[in-house]
Amino acid sequence: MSDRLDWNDLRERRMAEPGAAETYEATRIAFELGQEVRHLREGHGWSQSQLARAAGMTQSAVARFEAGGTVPTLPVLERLARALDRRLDVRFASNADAA
Amino acid sequence: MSDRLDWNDLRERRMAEPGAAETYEATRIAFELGQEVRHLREGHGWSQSQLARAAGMTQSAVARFEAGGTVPTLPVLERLARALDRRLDVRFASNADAA
DNA sequence: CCAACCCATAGCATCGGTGCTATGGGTTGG
DNA sequence: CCAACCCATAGCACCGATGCTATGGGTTGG
Repeated sequence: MSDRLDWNDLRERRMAEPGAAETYEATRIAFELGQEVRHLREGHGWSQSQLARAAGMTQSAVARFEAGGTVPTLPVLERLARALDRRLDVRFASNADAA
Repeated sequence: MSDRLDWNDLRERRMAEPGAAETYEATRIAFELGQEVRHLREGHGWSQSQLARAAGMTQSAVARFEAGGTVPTLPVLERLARALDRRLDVRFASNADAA
């Protein structure tokens, strides 16, 4: 049942470490990106293996990422975006901007 | 005068490696983020040392990042965003969206 | 001329993400 | 019942980003 772990699990896990108050946000972003990739992938009707091949990675890497197991790097995000026919968008938004 | 190195320098450097066609984009993003941080920092009237302290890193790390010397990780971007009173925004945008 | 900043860069240790292989449990379809 | 998928996870090697200290050159102000 530790299948789809949810956000609170990850939060507890990461917040236990020292100086994690900032990494916390990065972990949240990673988690959300994982969710989004899963949705996009399923929208394409692809398996993790198929996405992995399209993005130049392995099924295990896709699974790890979708589960929020790691905070992904920009190159990986870029490759996933390409495979899913998206554009990776990273920017410093004004704090007033809507989510 | 290898002071402010420009984008073409970095491009040549990175594209020389194999399988760099995707990492290329990530490098471009890193470069642009570096520029933006520099602008934001200067907008605040801060030195690299001041920003470094606010973001929990060292002056050398800030310099390296602003120069595009590395592709930054999400935790680092998050800390910089906070220090600069911004919100880090990462998403998979539709390819049709404007830049 | 010297002190105090600015920034760029080098060298090194460490940490963590990625790539890889292999496994295991679940489900479906023959 | 078995084959062929699905996905999650572990263990490992490797690479690269980060953190750190220490420079060095440039500029400014005394």
